[in-house]
Amino acid sequence: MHTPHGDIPTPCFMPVGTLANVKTLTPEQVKAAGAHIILSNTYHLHLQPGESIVQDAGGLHQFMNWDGPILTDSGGFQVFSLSEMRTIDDRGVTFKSPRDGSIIEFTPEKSIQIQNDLGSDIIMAFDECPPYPATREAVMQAVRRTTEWISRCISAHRRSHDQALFGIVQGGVYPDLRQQSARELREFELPGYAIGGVSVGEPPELIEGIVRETAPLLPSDRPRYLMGVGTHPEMVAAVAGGVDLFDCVIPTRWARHGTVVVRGERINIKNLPHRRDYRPLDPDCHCYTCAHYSRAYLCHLIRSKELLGYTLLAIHNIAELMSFTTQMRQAILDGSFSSRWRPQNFTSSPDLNS
RNA sequence: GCGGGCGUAGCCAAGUGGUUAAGGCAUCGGUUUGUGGUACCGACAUUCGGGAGUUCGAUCCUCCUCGUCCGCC
Repeated sequence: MHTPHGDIPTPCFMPVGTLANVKTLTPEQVKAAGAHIILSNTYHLHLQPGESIVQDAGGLHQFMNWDGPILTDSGGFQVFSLSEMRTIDDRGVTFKSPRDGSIIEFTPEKSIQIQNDLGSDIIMAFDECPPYPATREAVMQAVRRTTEWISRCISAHRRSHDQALFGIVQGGVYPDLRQQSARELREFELPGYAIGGVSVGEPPELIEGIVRETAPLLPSDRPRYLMGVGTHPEMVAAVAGGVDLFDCVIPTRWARHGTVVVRGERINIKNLPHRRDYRPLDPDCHCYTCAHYSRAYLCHLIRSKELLGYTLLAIHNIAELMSFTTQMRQAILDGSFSSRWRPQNFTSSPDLNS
C-alpha cells in the first residue's frame, strides 16, 4: 500500500496513539520497534489542542515529528465509546465535551474537514458504530446512516489527491446487514475499506465469523482494514480472510498495566516468578527491551510505577506484534501460511516455534 | 515505684455486649480489542496482645498479666 509518507507492507499492524508518542514512546522508538504506520485520533486532537494548531504547525507529521504514514480515525468510535451525553441523528452526532462540558457537533463534513486539516495519509469515514449487543433495527439504522454519511464524507473531502479516504462497513453481527453495507460502500470505489463495529464487546467467536463473512465482500485489490483488532489468533483468522491492516490499543495498554506478549502468550511481568528472573522477556526477540533488560528489572520498574517500565514494555509489545505480522507476511509469500496456522479455528494458537 | 493512655492482618487504621470485625497500603491473582495513560475486578483476621471472670452471648465490661508510650518521683 502506498501513501505520500511511505509504503505500508501488509499485513501490517498500527500502534495507536493520540499523538505519535503512543503514550510513552518517541517516534524513533516506535520506528525502531518496527512500526510502519501509526493511528492518530480526530476526536482527541479536535478537543485538544484543536486542528488549527496542528495545521499551523505544518500538519500532523511535522507537529508530532513522525514522518511515516499516519491514519486518523474519524471520531465515530470515540463518540460511541467515550461520550457520556450524546445524541445521534441523521445529521450527525452532538455530544458534551468530557473536557469542558461544551456542546460539540460531529458531522461527516466536520470529521473530514478536521482530518483534512490534520493532514494524515489515510482518513476514515465518519460512521455510526453501534454497541454490542444491539437490536437488528439499531444496526440497520447504523448501516443506513454509515452509507449516507460516506457520500457526504466524499463530497466534503478536499484532499483526495494526497489523503486516501477509507469507508467503514457496519452491520454488527448480522451477516445480511454486513453484506448490504459492504455492497453499498463498494459503489463509491474508495481507495480502501475497513470492517468496523467489531471489538465492541462481542465474544471473540463472533468477531471471526463477522470478519470471515465480510472481508471477502470487499475488493481484494484495495487495502482491507479490520478496526480495533486485536489478539494474535484474531489477526491470524482475519489475515486468512483477506485482511491487510490492523490497529489495536492492546500492546500499549497492556504495557501500561504490566502485561507483555511473549511468543504469542501473554504474561504479567508483575507476577512473583519474575522478581528474580534475570533472563530477557524473550531471548529470541530483537527489540531494544529484550536486548538490554531482564524480566527482574522490568518487574521492578512496573511494580514501582516507573515511567521507563511502560516505555520498555510498550517497545517489546509493539515489536512482538510487528514481528508477528512480518511472519504472517512471509508465510503468505512462501505459501506456508495455511499450513502454519489453522485460521479456521480462532482459538488455535499460532505455532511460533517453527 | 506512682498516675494515665494505648495494644485489632506485614504496615496504618475504623468499630460494636450478639457471628459478615469497615477502609487504605502492601502482598497474591485476574481483566484490558477503531486508547480521556498510571485503571478495574477478585483473594487476603474462624479473629481483636495473653489469661481468668461476668453474661444466654465478650474484640467491646471486670480482674490479673505482658508489651508499649506519656507524665511524676
